[in-house]
Amino acid sequence: MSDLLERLRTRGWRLTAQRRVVAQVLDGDHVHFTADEVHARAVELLPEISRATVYNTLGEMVGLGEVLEVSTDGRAKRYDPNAHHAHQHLVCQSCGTIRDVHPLGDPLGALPTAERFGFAISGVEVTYRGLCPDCAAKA
Amino acid sequence: MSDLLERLRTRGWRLTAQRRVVAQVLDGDHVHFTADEVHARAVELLPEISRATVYNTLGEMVGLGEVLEVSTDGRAKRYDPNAHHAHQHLVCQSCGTIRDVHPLGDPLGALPTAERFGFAISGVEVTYRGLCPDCAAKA
DNA sequence: TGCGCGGCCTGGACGTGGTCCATTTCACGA
DNA sequence: TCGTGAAATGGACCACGTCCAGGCCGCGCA
Repeated sequence: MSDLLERLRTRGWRLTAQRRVVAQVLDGDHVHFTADEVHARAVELLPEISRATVYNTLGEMVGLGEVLEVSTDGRAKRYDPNAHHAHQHLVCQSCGTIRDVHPLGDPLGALPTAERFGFAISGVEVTYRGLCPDCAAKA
Repeated sequence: MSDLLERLRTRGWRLTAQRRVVAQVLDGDHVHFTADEVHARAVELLPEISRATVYNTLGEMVGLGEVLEVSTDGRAKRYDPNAHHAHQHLVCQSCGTIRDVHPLGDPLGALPTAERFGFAISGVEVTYRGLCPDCAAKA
């Protein structure tokens, strides 16, 4: 799991207990926690960590490109540590579950030059919405 | 502009001054106001309209499929009256400007069955991000 | 046209997610 | 081990959105 911490340290990041804990919470695949969920889990490992620190740390990780920020529902932002493999998200409209998915083709290429209006395009996000099998069964 | 109001009335919507004003504010192409922007403009036409009413009315229009809700920045949701022509959004990362764009192909079709994990997929949103010509020139 | 009723509007309290800031703490190079 | 400046704290504050009790009023009906 220390890949993330290792990369950050070589970029001059000061290694504090708090940052270690946040990185540890974000460890793993298919993790899409909100900031408050990260905080709640961090508190179990380091009871005195403050909410502001979690927000700061997440913000820095995003700035360094090590974590992706996704806002799939207009409510709390979620943090996705899987920043080094291009992927998109599939969200259940009922329970909010998020899955990483890999569509075919390059969505960036689908936008013709005439439709770019002179913008320098740097990225694209695709969010599929639907009902997960569990919620579909309940409905 | 009364297309929207007309459609709503034939669905049993009660026509009040407040609803008329909200519909009027949303009239036009390439409009992507936040709820507070809608409220600010509505107040100019009907000074005593309340914020709660604007939120309620926008929510109802979204529920009826006449207006799209888009949250491109994790901050305030924006309301897009162009709900009857499929389109995606191009957002300037610096100033927040939004343009409607029309990519080639069907983004839904790009997701293989094996990547759908049993979800009943009902829609897809694509957001392109970049710098608009004005902000690129300033940078 | 006038009446009545049920849906609509109001305004203010409340909730959640997020930011800010003065002060204290502490990681790390010398 | 020490000094320094970056990082952490925690509590106030802000933005966006929701809720609710009470009053208002659009619209169908006579």
